[in-house]
Amino acid sequence: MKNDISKSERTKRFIIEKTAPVFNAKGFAGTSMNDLTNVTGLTKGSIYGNFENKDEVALAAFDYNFNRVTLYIKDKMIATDNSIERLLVYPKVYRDFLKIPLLKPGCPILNTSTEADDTHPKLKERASSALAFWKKSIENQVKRGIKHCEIEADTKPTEVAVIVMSLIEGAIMQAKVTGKATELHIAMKYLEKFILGLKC
Amino acid sequence: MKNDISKSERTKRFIIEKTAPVFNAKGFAGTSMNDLTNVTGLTKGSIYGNFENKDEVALAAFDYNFNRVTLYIKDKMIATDNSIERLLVYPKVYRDFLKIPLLKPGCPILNTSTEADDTHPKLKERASSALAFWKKSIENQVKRGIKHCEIEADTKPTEVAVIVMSLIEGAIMQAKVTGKATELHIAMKYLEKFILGLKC
DNA sequence: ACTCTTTTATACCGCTCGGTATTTTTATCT
DNA sequence: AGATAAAAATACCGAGCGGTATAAAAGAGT
Repeated sequence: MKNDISKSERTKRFIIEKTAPVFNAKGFAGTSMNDLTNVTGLTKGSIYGNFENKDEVALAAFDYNFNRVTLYIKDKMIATDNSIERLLVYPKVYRDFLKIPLLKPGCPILNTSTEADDTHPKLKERASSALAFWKKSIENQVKRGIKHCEIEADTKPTEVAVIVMSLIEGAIMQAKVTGKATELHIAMKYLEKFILGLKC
Repeated sequence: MKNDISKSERTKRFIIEKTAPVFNAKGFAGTSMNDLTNVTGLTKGSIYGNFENKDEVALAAFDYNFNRVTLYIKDKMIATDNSIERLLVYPKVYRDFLKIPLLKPGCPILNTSTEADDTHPKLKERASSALAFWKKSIENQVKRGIKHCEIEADTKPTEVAVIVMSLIEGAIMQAKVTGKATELHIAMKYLEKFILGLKC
């Protein structure tokens, strides 16, 4: 082999990278194979040579989209050791949601789950897992904060997670449909206050 | 005329009533003309005789869906005169979201906006208007509460509206994708506390 | 450089899509 | 009840859908 990574593996990644934003913006039903060939510059034969069908591309694209957002957040989180500070990354990032190119087409979980819940079981399952992962990660952050005496001991991790996620997702929806950041700013300011209220 | 209402008007309404749940569940791109003929029992010719195209049916269906939810809430609200009590209708209703047949396919605004924001300008506009209407209605309820000395005077109506809506929509998304009501209960319990905290 | 395998492009498949022209049926008015 | 207007059913259209068999091109191993 020339590289450690095979040609097919490279093309596969290339296809995912290029098509992921399209799936996130247009949804599964709204994205056609033609869209995929257009955005990649490849032919249908090439795509079907690397993926079994449209489903497989969509699932891989979702994983990619979710992973990108997760890494983006994680990267900002590990910059500090304080749990409150870490949780504050959420309002800080999502405040400027509309300005961050990566996030512009919207939250992958929100987009995918609202489309797939009644139509596409596999995608729904992915969205569900992603949501569970996110929830767990917030819960762990809270638990960590309690252990480090940064967060009040009687705080319920699950409750915090659900409230944080609800505020973020609900605000994103409003921002996307109005096209304005006002609602996002209001909700994220409140979220900030909420998180600061968890302090010991 | 036999009735005050013409045949075409009756069929139009019939088509809307029957197709509205399908559009809400499957989305615009996910719903085909075939779905519409199946669910109505009518033929394509009949539907196109009453609507210019699929767009027109979808727009009418959205209006119908949104109106149903609005009326459902409004009906419960006017039962009391107290503004706090009225706002508390939201957590009370959406707590059992998954159990209410009318709401089962999800919130029309949430479903429509996440699909249409990057694909269907007309539907996006409807969702946007619906959201603005809802927001205004919450704001007015808060203003009313302030005037009646039921809500603290320094409360910001817009902030309350955005937070209430975010919590509801975010929680619905989670409930729909997990299939469980746990998250909904947590978020709605918190919303209840939030609303009670507005009291004088 | 030659061979063999993998990957990409071409050409095509059956099917369903949204939409329409035309005929048949049904309301509506006198 | 009969004439006329309106609405619904039928049959069809071109286009685009997801998907595939096969040929051409490019990679990889010797």
